[in-house]
Amino acid sequence: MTPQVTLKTISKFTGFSVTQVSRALTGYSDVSEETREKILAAAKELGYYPNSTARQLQKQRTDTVGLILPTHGPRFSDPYFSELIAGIGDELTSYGIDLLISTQAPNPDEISAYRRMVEGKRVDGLIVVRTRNQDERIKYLLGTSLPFVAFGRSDLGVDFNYIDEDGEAGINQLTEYLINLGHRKIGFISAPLNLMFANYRLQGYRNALIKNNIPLKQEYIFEGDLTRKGGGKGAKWLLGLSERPTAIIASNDLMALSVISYAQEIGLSIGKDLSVAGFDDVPPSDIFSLTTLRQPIYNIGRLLCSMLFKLINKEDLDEPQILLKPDLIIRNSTGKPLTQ
Amino acid sequence: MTPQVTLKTISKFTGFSVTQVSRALTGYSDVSEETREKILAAAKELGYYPNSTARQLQKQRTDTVGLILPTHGPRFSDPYFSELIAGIGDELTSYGIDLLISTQAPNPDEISAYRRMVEGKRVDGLIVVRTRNQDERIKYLLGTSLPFVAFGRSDLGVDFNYIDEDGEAGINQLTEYLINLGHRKIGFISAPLNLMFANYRLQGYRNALIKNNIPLKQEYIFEGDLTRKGGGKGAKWLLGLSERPTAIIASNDLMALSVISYAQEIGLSIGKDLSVAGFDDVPPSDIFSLTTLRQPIYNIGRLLCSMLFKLINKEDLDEPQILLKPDLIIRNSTGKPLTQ
DNA sequence: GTGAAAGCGCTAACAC
DNA sequence: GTGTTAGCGCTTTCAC
Repeated sequence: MTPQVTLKTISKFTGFSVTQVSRALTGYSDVSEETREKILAAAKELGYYPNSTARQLQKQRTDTVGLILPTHGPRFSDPYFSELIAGIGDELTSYGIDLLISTQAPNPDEISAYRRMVEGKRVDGLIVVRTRNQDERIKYLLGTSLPFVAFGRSDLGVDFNYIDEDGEAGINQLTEYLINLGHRKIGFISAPLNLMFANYRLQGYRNALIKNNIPLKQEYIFEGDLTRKGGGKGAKWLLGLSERPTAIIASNDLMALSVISYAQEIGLSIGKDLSVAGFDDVPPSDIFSLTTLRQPIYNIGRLLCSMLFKLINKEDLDEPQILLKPDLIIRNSTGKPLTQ
Repeated sequence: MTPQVTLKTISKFTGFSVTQVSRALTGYSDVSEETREKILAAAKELGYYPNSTARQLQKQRTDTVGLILPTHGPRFSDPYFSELIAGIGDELTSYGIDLLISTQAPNPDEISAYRRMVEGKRVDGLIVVRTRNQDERIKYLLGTSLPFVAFGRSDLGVDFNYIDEDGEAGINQLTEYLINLGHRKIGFISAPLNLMFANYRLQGYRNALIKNNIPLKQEYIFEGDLTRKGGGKGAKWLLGLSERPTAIIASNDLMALSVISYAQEIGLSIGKDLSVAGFDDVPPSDIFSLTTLRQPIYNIGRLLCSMLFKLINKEDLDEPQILLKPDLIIRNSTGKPLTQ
């Protein structure tokens, strides 16, 4: 273990005070050109690197933002999070800020994980993802003075900064598209309804049916869990109904792909016997020609950080609440129904 | 901004010295039962939360481990990383340790990102993923005294702690399986060959052919980039050859799925006209009945952390180098070749 | 049992 | 320009 090189080391080495060394190294104040050069040279020679913890303590700023991932153990493979983290990370890197990640199942302990980050002053700001109904995390954070941004809206009727995709408009457009193709029996595999986005998406589906005078059938709505398995269950349920749907919309691509798989298994031709659509447009989706709604997750990650960065620096936001319209990507998994 | 509650606050509030408050709160030393209770009560009432930066500075320990993700901009959606981060995060959470993530393209700046974490003393240990040929990161880290573990081996001929999957054995087994089915013309879509694992996997393919007296054809090997697009290019190349392969092995599932897609597009029946296999067993793979090699990425993440945690605490490792054998999962994308 | 004093490595206020 | 002093919030000797 090589002994740490600190300002003190350089101070002793050069004969200048610690203060002066600090000034020279950070570029502040007026330090004579000669001194600066000497100190810089010494720093380089000794291999000085500022201790970020000490700096953090002094500056009361960590140059770190936090993200607590709601994990549920293994098979947490929704590519969604990879993409989001990449976006967040790349943007933060450009500011010289790091990302502190902690994983935590959405249970009563969850808030403690937030407390640890917030009250332990580990981060300058926080990103909340996958907002939920009556989201405790948002309630909690609003009570603190820590800047945060959320990926997702809330039903708390409070004001905070977020980005969200307009799932309602997206699914509405998709449903209308299916209706225009001639579909009347459209099944919907929802995400867990405690997630905010699940409700918006479901609402988009409902609205489209209502607008087109198609009666809502409760049995056409299945609450899935966003996983491959959940999609399979939903498919089995919907395709087992006596009045089998001619089209199925899933709340994310992973479930939609499962539907395709199950449908093919029981001999249905996708895009003909059964239309299938998803949400997200993750990479394997285009491979399987899945009609879906694209959300620019990577860019959302970047955008979240640029908002948060402004909040941390007490700048005003041009748009404190952003709603992005997802793009409908039509591929071959949807088509006209065979039986009208 | 509520003023921070510190030990000093509690000290003033209770009349005890800061030292005694600290002792009572951390459970150290002998503090009379009465004092402890008073202090604990005050801490609770005032809403005290230890400042982790200050603690870090004093203890010279951050309770944080670092991970620098080699990103390449958007579409970084290999579910691989979600799963790995989930495993790492869940394990670290059980130790009360956080994960500091930074993203960085694998370019000359990459080492600076490592330096910032290491020499800025931001982390107690580091996880290196996707090791490369003559990996600069490992060279660098070996020169520091910071504990680290790698996901992947190295060709540097040096000793360090790692976990890796035995890609050579895995692909070897898979290739033998295809050969036993009767395939003689087997194409291989590799990962970028600067990645260590790509070489092992390619070697497994080569060895199997050699052992079975099948001549190696250079044109049967295509170097892909692990993305959907790369897989498509590889498929186009291999299936455009005059002596078209009857089977294609891809170095990861995402590329294998692209092969399936392209093959179907040009009218080939998967598992019959063309056998396709991948590596990883990510979620959508079972949906599409892809024969593949499963690596337990989530558990690898956990294992990496348990090794690292021991290193940080200067405990000995039972197994400083772990090589896991991937499981061959046979599904319907592979079968006997039509033409012998 | 308890408190005073020192120090982790850094920055900032104030002199000169 | 430069050095002295103080302090960020905490833990850890070392006395008593």
